[in-house]
Amino acid sequence: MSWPSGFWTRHPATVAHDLIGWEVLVGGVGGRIVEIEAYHHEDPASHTHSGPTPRNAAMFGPPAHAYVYRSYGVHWCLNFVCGETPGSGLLIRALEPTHGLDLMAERRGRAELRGLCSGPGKVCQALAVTREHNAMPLDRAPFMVSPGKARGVVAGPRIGISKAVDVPWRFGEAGSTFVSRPFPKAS
DNA sequence: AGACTGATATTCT
DNA sequence: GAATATCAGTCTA
Repeated sequence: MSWPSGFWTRHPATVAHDLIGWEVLVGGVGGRIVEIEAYHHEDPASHTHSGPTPRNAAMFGPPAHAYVYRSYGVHWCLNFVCGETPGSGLLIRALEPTHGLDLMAERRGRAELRGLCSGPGKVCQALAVTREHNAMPLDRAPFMVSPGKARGVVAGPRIGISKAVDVPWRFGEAGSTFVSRPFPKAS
């Protein structure tokens, strides 16, 4: 597998936009990216805004690696490290399930496709992503990240934050029914 | 459908 | 002690 040269070393919002429609597999299980959020080092809403900590250390490591953290003490959330400078990354918020549907349904405890990966915590539960995956490279097993195509890309404000709420760095595939929440209607 | 609540790691004040 | 890049359950209507 190979990525376009310099793909990950650009502004996180640009990378997030381009990743919509790509395929993400962990241990052969996963689907197409239909929703992503970008977090920049100098963005007040980012975990990295106040510098490195034990938790966010992976975000200051090399691009094209994973950053996995515990959310609300309960869920895992999967991020891709990217950017021109250290400390930026992308939160994988939703997938359209394509591979390992039975396994995902079993891990999630429910079978409806629409609810399998429609949220960052759900994605990690369905793909069995945990702390063990933190700081792992995305170009080697168990990860597989391969280019794909989106029908169209829409953007909107990010979800669940209280700072920089108007920065439109949430990206999704136009018309997808697998997103965690609908995007603001265009026009 | 919408509002509220519990779970509870990590960071910041 | 308070807030948080969340989710599922349960209640009210």
